[in-house]
Amino acid sequence: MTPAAPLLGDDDYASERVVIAAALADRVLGEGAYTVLATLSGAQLRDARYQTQFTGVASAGDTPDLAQAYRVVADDFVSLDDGTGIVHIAPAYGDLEIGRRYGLPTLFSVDLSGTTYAQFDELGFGGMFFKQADPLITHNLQERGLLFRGGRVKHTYPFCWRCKTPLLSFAKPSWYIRTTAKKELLIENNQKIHWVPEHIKNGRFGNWLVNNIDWALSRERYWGTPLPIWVSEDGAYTEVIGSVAELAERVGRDLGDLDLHRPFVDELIWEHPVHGAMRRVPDVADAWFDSGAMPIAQWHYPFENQELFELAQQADYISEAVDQTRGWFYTLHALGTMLFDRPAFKNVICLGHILDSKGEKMSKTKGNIVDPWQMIDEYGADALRWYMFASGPPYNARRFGPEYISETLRQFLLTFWNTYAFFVTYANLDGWQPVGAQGPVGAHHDAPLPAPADRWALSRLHALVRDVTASLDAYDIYAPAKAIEAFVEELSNWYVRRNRRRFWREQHDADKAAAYQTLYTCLTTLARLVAPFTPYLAEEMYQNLEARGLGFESSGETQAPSLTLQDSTPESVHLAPWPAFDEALIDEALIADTALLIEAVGLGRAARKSAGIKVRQPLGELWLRVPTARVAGMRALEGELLDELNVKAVRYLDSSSTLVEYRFKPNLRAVGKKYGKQVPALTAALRELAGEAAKTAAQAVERGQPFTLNLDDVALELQPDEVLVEASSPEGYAVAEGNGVLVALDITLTPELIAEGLSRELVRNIQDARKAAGFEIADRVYVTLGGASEALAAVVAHYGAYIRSETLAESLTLAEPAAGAHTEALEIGGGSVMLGVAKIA
RNA sequence: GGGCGUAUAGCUCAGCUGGUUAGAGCGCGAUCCUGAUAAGAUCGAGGUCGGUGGUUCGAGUCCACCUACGCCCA
Repeated sequence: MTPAAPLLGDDDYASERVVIAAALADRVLGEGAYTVLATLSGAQLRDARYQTQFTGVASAGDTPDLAQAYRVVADDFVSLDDGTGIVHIAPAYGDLEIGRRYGLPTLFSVDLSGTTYAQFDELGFGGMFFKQADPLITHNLQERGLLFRGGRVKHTYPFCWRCKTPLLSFAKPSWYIRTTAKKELLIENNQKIHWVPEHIKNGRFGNWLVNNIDWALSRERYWGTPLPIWVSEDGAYTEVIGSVAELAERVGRDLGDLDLHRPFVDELIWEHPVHGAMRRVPDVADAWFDSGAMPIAQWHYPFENQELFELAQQADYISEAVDQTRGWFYTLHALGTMLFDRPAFKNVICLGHILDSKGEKMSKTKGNIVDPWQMIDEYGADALRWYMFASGPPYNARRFGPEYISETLRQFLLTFWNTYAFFVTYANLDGWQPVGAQGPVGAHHDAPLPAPADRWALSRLHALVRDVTASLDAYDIYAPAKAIEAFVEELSNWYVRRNRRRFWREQHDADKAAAYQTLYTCLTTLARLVAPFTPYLAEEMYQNLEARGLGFESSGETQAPSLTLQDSTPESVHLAPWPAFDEALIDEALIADTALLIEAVGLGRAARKSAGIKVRQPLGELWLRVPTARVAGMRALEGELLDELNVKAVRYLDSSSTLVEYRFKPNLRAVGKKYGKQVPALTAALRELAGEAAKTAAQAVERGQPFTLNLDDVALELQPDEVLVEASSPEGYAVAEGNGVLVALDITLTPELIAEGLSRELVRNIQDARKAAGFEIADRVYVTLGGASEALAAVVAHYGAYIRSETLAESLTLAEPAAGAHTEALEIGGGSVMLGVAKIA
């Protein structure tokens, strides 16, 4: 840029004169390679005029004040980070706003197709794509001696994402909706919306509203909703048409069969008495306007369905991906607020994006698209759906691919289905029918007083219904999915596994009935809970368990629905009421005790593993340490523990037992606030506690009494809930410890225990042989053992009844296999035997 | 350049108002269990909780700054 002469005065100076930011002079011109003629402030340069290199062209019909062009303006967007401190302004091509601020005319050199104007023909670059003109413009400047320096500068530039053509900002007139006039109301109404995740509300969306700009409504497209704006020939009169009837009145004829699209509406022209022909503006509406108008337009409101529309009011819930914050979410909100002074929706979940298996955005050109139909065909729609719900909060980005969907299928759906299949198999076998008002929780039934396991399952179930309901009410979809997964896992791998025998038993007693009723209640309730998540699975279970009557996979004629099908039974789970829960049935202590029991079982297995003793080998006793408050609960459940771990007796590690050492730790949660900086010293003092002092302290804690601890010569009275006491196990035991629980197994093997272990070993081998022989579950058999040692013979003599009942054996004899029997050679109890099983015809 | 978010095991993800040895699933190796199981149990290898600094008796968690990535804008 060469400033106009008057500013610097002396015209005789020989070299080039430039104006440049002082701070950038060295970088641009080179250190010492210039002489400073004058130093000017930015304010002094303001309004200085300069000779332009090229003269811009006014747009058709525009008569700009060219006197305002080609002068210096000052603004704070100019930085000293790079360049020269001088920035060229092109109001027509991206700098409209700043041009307006300083009253600069908007002049053009390139048309809408990106072609330079013919006015530049003489200069050698008229009529070409603007990017092709670049070198010719440089050349022209050089010829005229106006080029100071040529070169390439790397910077960001917009390109068409589809065809990669370089783009150009272009100032042109548009139609706007003055949303800024309703800005406060838009912000106010946003506060009434429940956003998931919450941060969108006052973050991305709230900020957008605070910085609201008018909605640029018009688009120059062939297709779209025509803007209902007619402008007179002289441009002085504008009319916005509100209905076809209004339009018909203007043109003076019936428009009953008018197609409300271009080009048909454009043909509707009428004469204004003063201003001439009224023609529609050529623009169509921003497609987002149609999306935002959906809640209104779907009812053809206000022309029809006024009652329905008022009834519907706001949507309870909408969902789309987060990129719609300024798209659909905004246009719905803007139209709802501007037209009806209310938000268009009450709740919204903003979804994260779905990525490919590697976490990359799916794209057709990259070819990393995962076809949802392939997933559905292979694993089912429910597996796909459950994955979507249970793989993370909906607003997180989510990876999607066959490995994830198949894992969902195996991990959750099949576990659930197998639990259901187990129930149906035995219910059919027993001809079991639900008692009284069957079905989900909330309906009391007349089942006998349930066993602890049943009470546990129902407690867990009711707590699950409570939690899932609360979460879903809060538009949280992920937490309930995980809660259901955890319940199904425990139902399958704890309840069913532990209680299988109750279903197998031959007697139809109250205990068996209770087990059936419990599992049935769990399954029918689960079917309702998962209905919104996995609609097909839920419906299949519901139909079979309730609506259609039991008859799982019965190939022949279906069983009579009999008791299960009641007149009041809804025909689909999706029409059935949501399950209710009964707080009175939730035994939180039992739930906590059972969790501890399951923990202890795991530790017991670990201890066995470390000692190398199979679960099949019975052991004499185990020592158990649980938090003091849980001891009573564990005593009630210890039968389960003994059975699971195959141990004869449990003893509790407490201060009554001898030879036990204690570890003391502060209960930080309780003690932290109270003792503050003393905590480290307190921790150390507790660690030092040993011998009689430790025993006394431990006994106090067990009785729920405080004890005294000296800390730096100050006696502290510690409350029982302020310390954690952990007893160590006696010597010579197999120990496992974790989460405050300790299990120590006495691994002494007596001859009796070994014999009993052998009987179990025999049972297992006979069962295997039955299976290998292809016998049915209910088949009765003869069992023979050939070549048994004396020890094994003694085992058979002592445990014969047990072995026979476990294996459905009519007889168990020490003899060589009968002809035709299935045989297997066994290595057992240190000797070899020939096992024979034969089916009783 | 701005706004908002995300970052924890090889992979996918939990981790409540700050608290005692950071968990689960998948995958890998090993052992066991199993007449409901495309299952289950236990053990093992695998973590400087993106980085730096701060607050605190104590930080994966709170604060500040930084880095990388994503979305929306300019």
